[in-house]
Amino acid sequence: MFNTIKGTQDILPDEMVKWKYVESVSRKIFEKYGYREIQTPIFEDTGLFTRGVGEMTDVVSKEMYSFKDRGGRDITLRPEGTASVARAYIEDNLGIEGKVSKFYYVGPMFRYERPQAGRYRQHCQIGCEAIGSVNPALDVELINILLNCFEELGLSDLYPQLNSLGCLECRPKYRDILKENLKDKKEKLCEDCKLRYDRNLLRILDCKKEECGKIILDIPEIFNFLCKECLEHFEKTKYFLDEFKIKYVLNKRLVRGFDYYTKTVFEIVCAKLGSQNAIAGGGRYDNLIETLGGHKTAAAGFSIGMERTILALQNYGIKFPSSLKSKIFLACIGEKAFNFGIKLLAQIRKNGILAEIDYNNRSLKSQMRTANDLGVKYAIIIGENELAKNSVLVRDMEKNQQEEVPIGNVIASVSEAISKRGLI
RNA sequence: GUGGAUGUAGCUCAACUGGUUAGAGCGCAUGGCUGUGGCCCGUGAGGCUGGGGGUUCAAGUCCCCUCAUCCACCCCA
Repeated sequence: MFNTIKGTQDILPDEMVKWKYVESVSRKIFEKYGYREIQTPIFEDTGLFTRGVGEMTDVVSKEMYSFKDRGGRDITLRPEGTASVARAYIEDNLGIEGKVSKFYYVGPMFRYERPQAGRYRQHCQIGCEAIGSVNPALDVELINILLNCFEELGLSDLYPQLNSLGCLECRPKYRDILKENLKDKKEKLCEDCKLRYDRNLLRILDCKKEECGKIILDIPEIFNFLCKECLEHFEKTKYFLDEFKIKYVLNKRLVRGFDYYTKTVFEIVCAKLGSQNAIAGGGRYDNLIETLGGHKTAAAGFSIGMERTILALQNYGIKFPSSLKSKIFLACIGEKAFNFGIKLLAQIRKNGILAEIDYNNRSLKSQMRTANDLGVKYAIIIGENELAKNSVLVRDMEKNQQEEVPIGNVIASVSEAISKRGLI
């Protein structure tokens, strides 16, 4: 017996219906905003991520699925989508001077983490990237798309958390100040934060431990140290959000785990999800393209977690549209009848009607039970008697009535009945 | 990676302090007179009790290891 690898899962047909729903709603909205789909490979040169996402980040330093292929190349299963899109943007020359290029992607990401509800080693992300402008309106457009998606899916009371991380100019300065401030308090920090002090200083702001929370309270906020450009960008972002009447929450502790983020970062959390509660996140990355070898190009993007979104929808009790159901079931009695029925079935399907048949020569009673379970509107019953008379029985399952219909008229009468009831 | 909980039929769960062929509900299959669904009733299939080792006359039950899931941390979607 084989099983799925830890942290991976089969998406069974019932579950797949939900995926398709979330995917199609998102796609529709992304395209409305002018984003076009791009598909990049699932594995890339490891360097793309160490360079793009940042060597010191947790994701890169301890969560990547990396290996050497048979040609000795260093390969990594992508842990996130932005770096690949940026790579494609540069490699395929997708930028047009003075214009914003908009892309969206759907696909699996891989991270070697300890699995938990809402956290898997292979999970699906669906995200947007807008490359080619520093305009804060773009940051707000992305947030707006997210909210549109969730609203359309039925999650209307979600709001984004917002922060600014500054740029390569002002963030290092703030980091120095932070470091200076924490220097003599370092020993009082929790074990994790002691490590973060050297590795990933800003994350200390995000620590949930009480002991650290107290210390963080006295530390100057990043807002006071943003450079003129970043501050202006931040103010304008908030201005646009207000103009769009988008409710948001400032979260000065919001620090994202990838190094490429600059200025705006945002995240949408769902209160009904436990600790893995971020269903979408993103921000601006004005230096990534340049870092990866392109021209300096400002950009921003976000990503939605498919599994978490579906969990959220379920926890809110939101109904998913049901998949298409068969309208007709062919119940055949005996081999002769089946041989005829299978041909009739093909014709019915050719006429665009979903239909099913029993393949196992079961009793009529069993077949009728199946017809009932499938919830079909009509059952067509075919037996020796009917064949002898060149007719079949068409049974209306809801009305509990059946009538004999000449074989030649079956398709017409059935499709008429079905279209009359608006069932196609 | 750290800490904790759990693991019995397809699903949800039961089996007193270790003690016969491990049960129930739902679901599934089938039958209730010759060829008719839903309700009801009968019957049946389906478990090496996650896996491996140990203690014992005897292990679903106790011990160890392992795997998986869940929860929190960490991190993120």
